Amino acid sequence: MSSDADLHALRHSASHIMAQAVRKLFPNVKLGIGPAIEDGFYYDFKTGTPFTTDDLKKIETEMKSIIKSKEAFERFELSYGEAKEFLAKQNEPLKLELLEDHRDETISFYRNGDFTDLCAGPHLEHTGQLKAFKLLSVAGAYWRGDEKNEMLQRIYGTAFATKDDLQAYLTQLEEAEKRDHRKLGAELDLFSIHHKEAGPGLIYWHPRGSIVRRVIEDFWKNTHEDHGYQLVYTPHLVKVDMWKTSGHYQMQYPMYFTEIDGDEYGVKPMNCPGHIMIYKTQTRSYRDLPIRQAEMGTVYRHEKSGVLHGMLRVRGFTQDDAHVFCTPAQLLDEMLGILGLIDTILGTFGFQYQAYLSTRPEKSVGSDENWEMATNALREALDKKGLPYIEDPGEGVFYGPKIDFKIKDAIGRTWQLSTVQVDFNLPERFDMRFIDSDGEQKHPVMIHRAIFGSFERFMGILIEHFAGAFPIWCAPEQAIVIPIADRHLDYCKEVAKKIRAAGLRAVVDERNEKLGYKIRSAQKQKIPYMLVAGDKEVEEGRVSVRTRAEGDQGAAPVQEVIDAILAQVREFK
RNA sequence: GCCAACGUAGCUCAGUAGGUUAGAGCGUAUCCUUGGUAAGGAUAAGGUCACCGGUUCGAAUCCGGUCGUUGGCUCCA
Repeated sequence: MSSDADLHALRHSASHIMAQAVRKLFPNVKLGIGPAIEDGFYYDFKTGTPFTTDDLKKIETEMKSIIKSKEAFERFELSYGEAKEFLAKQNEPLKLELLEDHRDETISFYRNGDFTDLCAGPHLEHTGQLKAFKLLSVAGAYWRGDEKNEMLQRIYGTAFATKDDLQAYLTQLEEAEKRDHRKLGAELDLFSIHHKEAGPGLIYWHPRGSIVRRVIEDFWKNTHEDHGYQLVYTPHLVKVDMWKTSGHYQMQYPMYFTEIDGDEYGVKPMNCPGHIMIYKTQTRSYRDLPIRQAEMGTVYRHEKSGVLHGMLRVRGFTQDDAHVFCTPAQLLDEMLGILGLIDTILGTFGFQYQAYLSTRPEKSVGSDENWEMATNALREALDKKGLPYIEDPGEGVFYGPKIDFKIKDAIGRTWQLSTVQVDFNLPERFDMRFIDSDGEQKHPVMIHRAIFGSFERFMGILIEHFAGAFPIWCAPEQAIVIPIADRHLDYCKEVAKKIRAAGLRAVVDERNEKLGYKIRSAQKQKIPYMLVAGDKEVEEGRVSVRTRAEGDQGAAPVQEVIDAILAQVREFK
């Protein structure tokens, strides 16, 4: 029954009812727009004094009384002229502005009780059908989404068909809050940000977070070398001449600049020009191609202060970047290779993903033939891999088509992660060449690609996805050895030493506390294996095994436990 | 960058009609305790109440500014 369309109508009606309530409580507000959105609805208002949280409660109460009176939603139509007159009379300047986009159309309105709004619909039959809603937050929003326009006050709310659905949604919000990587990052001692002393948007990786990162980096490097990539390093500081050649300087890319010996330098916001420098050190033959260069390149971008968010949106971050330089004829094979690599790496973390193909935008560089050739190669690669994809027409970058990948995390949120972009622009700007089999000099095709996007962002996503309980293979500590009393400490140290000798990560809880306390503490740290040793275990050369997920598993010989953990690590469990 | 809310110990939070030495829990340190699967006990240390300025006899509390955080908007090659 409650299809997407029904839910949409429900929420849209909720936004009308909210606007009606706001109108009643604050007669001077002017109406902006009020659509249904993915998780609810909002309405924008022009008002002299911003709304407060207390106002939300009052508005909710008012809404409930409108719902109680079961006002019917009635549709009626006016000509453009009549509509204009009507809205002028209502004194709704913003609505009048919207009307201008519909000059040659019949204009539809919806009326319920004393409230009438310019609206395409559809709506509920009457206000009494809104059973479950909640107002969530107040925010500023530019009129018509343009930062040059004035800022309106937006109220967000959500509505569902049933109270249970609403409650489930609110519970999910709470669950997301519990998993917040900023909270878990501090609790699990993974990273910190020192906004005041060291600057916002810059991440400090603690020892425990660094282990996770290092293990993933090693995996990433090995996998790339297996796939024919060469690892490189390039400088962070580059003279602006290079950013002028790349075009970033002219387009005022948000970079950091400094002056050295009278020359202007920029901190790199991306790695591609560096890789191009390496390419250009030799005359390349078609026989040398494809060249695949990979770098975990740390870049800095001057992001606006308001967009910074934990590890997910920062000013300094490390891209798992790579560039492939190839001939047009090699493009398909290279794309196939990249799609396979993405599948391997994302699959290791257990992520399902969805591909999106973005085609040529209105403003673009490059010839028609190139765009067609590249777009076809991307399509063909996706088809050959049997990868279903959604096409985003016109959403490509100005320099070439791209494929993006979005993953779904443990609580159903989607994150844009990997991206693969064909580039016709930079090879020309940097005059990159190779000598083809016909003896002619040609520009290679360049592919930019990142799988995690950035380590910082990926780490943030991983923390939230796993709720801090990292898979055994990349967990900061794989095992903690817990003595029951002080006299078992030496034995526990021996056990930890053996585990480490096997290439695993283990620590000993040496604190003078009871077993229950240490278990609780290890459990909170989400350590996969807790190995307990008392008199019995010492005597038998065993440890009692407790896993963070399954609890007490009983005693086992130390070597057996080590083998079991090793087996899981090998399988990236 | 824009709109709004917020900023008290390492963490989570009390504390305002402006009035001596600003509180609690967790965590930390020391001592007692040597305990068998999610918190044993005692004592102690720890705060320029974000910062700067103003109002006042007196400011954590009121006002202004700055910085930062949060939720949005814009942006996100």
